[in-house]
Amino acid sequence: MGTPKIGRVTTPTLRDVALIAGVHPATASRALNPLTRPQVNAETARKVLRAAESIGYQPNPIARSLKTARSSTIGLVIPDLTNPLFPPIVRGIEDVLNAAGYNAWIVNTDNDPDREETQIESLRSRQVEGLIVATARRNHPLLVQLHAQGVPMVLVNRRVDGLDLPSVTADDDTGIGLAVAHLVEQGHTRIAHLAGPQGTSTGVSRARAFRNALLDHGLVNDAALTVECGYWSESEGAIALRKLLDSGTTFTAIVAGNDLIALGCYDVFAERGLHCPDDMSVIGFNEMPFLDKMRPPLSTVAIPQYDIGVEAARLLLDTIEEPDRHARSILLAPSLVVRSSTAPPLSR
Amino acid sequence: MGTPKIGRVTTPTLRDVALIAGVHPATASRALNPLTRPQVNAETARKVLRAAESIGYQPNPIARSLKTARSSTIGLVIPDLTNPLFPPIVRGIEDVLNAAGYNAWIVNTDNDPDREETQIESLRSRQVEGLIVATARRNHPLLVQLHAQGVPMVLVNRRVDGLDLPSVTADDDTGIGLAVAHLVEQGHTRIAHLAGPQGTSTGVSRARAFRNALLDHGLVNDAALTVECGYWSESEGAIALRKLLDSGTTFTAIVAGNDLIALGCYDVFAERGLHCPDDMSVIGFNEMPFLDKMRPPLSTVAIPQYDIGVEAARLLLDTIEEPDRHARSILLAPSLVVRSSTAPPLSR
DNA sequence: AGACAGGCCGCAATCGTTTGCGAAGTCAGG
DNA sequence: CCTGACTTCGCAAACGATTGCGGCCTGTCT
Repeated sequence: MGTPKIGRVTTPTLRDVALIAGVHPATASRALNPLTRPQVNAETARKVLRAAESIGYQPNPIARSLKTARSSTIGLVIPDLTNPLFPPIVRGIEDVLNAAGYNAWIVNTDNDPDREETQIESLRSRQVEGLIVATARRNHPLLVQLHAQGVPMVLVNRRVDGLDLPSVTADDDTGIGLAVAHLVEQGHTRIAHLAGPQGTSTGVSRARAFRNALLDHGLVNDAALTVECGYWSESEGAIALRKLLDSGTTFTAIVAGNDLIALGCYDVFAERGLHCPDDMSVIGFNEMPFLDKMRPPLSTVAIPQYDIGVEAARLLLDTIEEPDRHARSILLAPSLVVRSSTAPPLSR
Repeated sequence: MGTPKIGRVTTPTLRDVALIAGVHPATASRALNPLTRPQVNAETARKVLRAAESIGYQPNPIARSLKTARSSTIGLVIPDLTNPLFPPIVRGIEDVLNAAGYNAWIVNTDNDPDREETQIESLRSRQVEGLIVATARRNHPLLVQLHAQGVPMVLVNRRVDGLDLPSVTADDDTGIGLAVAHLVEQGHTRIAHLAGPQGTSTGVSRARAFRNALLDHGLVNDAALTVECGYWSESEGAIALRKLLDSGTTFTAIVAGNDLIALGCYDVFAERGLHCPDDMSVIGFNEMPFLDKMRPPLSTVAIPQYDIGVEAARLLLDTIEEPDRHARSILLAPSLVVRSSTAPPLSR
């Protein structure tokens, strides 16, 4: 009896339990499920439970999924696990999901839309009950299509234009505001922005926040002082900064779209013999690990990464339970972390 | 016809394909599977393929798994995704697995044996066909039990005592040898080792390699100069170094069990007003990301992380195909990366 | 005593696919 | 024309769980 699992061993099935308890498998099923347990006599339920216990019965999630078209699994779509921003978010997601009896299937897309599509297709065919997506671009046909099909879904760190999807993101406005305020407080007046890709909502919202913050402090918004990075990476940050430096505009501080972009600046500083923070201040965004040990330790705006994960998971669970509930989006408050990459500009 | 997936939409099933092609589902199944396709007439096969194409049929992996007791999925057991060592390994694993038509289920154990057990149980009930395990301790009853049950399994970065399991690890002997040789070359004679936990094979093999390397260079092996860290982390590295410093033994260089432990030393340097590398050299192991931007940039021994992943995945696929093949283990060659955390000791 | 309600539980279908078995049909050889 | 060997395909039984439906039994009311 029982069925082979991987390896050479056999696992007990519901039939085995029923046989031992002397009942029909249907009854065993009902006894085992707390929601249907009232339908069976307390005494027989006990017998079934005991039988299940005695042979270490574990329900087969595959058979269950096939029958119920549910899977207690959600899909987690990450652009790149290598980016240290994501692991803590994943951790937050898993913690609340596990507590609710769900599991997460993590997939990497490598920022490749094709790969993303096949990965998501594969998730769906495995009956995932919802998606947490960290790869959203502002214009994202695949996601709007999925949404139109009623796939429960929440976005993290990103939004999609014109689509009312639940999302949880850091509050870029106040985050960038904090960064800019910090720099002007130190006396900087010509501040550059190395913006994230404008194809991502986060890239534009931080860029917009940057412009607004400048205005708030009565600084002119010189368009030449913000340049867009092709991607949220060190190398693209370096490229953008080189471009900016080569353009001849002067500035004494940089607000980077995120920490990786800021770290890319470090490479350029080394190339060009610039000293940070004396010649140039730079501040990042996200508070990824190890920034305190950088040369120099990078000032940044910290976001509650773990909490982003837990909020996202909660939102998704809500959405699964009440599919027609109006989309809520959550903004999490960032905070400033001042280290040594920012300092007053050298008085000439 | 068809069956609801997540959301409000319906996916075509094999029956739909069969209906359109005018054949029995069994025939459709055979036509779709390249291995059984020869059993059906070429012409009907074509019809079936065309029908499947026309409605975008995708086989339901759940139903398939239920029937075949296979899943084209393997489980990936990671102690902590937050450790930057793992993402590149994961990437390597996924790349070869995907190419072979497999998917990977990643689970985090948080270094918690209980959590590990339930996670692995959950993987097995989902019919994973094999396990890649990065959490192995030298004494690991769960793994020996799984192995006894014939679960295909390969270890990465770790081994289990007395168990002949396929594994892929860095060559700790030559890696540590490289590190020690480098320090000796710079004139260090009293070198300390902040060893990884001796409950992990990697911890002991690096510690042993350290002792051997000392002897190779004619240095005395002062047992007081190696202290064990409770875990492979920054904080444990810091604790160990404090202990060592407080013990009063003198030394001018540290070989850390891995990069995180080495970075933990940085914190202690700051506390105690030690300057690295002038007062103290330190070298890590693993070449995790961003080391070049640390203060000071950390010398380390680099291991081919991505390749570790691909070798592990290949080994597992081999094991799945030929379960009784003798276990092979792969040692990957490390290389020295000299940066600025190592320098000749200050002549008094 | 008969009727009816309700509690418990078994029957059997179902989810979508795979696969052993055997039924047709075709063809060639004797 | 019969036999045997092949193709080609359909039938139906799985895989393990869930669930609508209905049957039996007990107990209560009239």
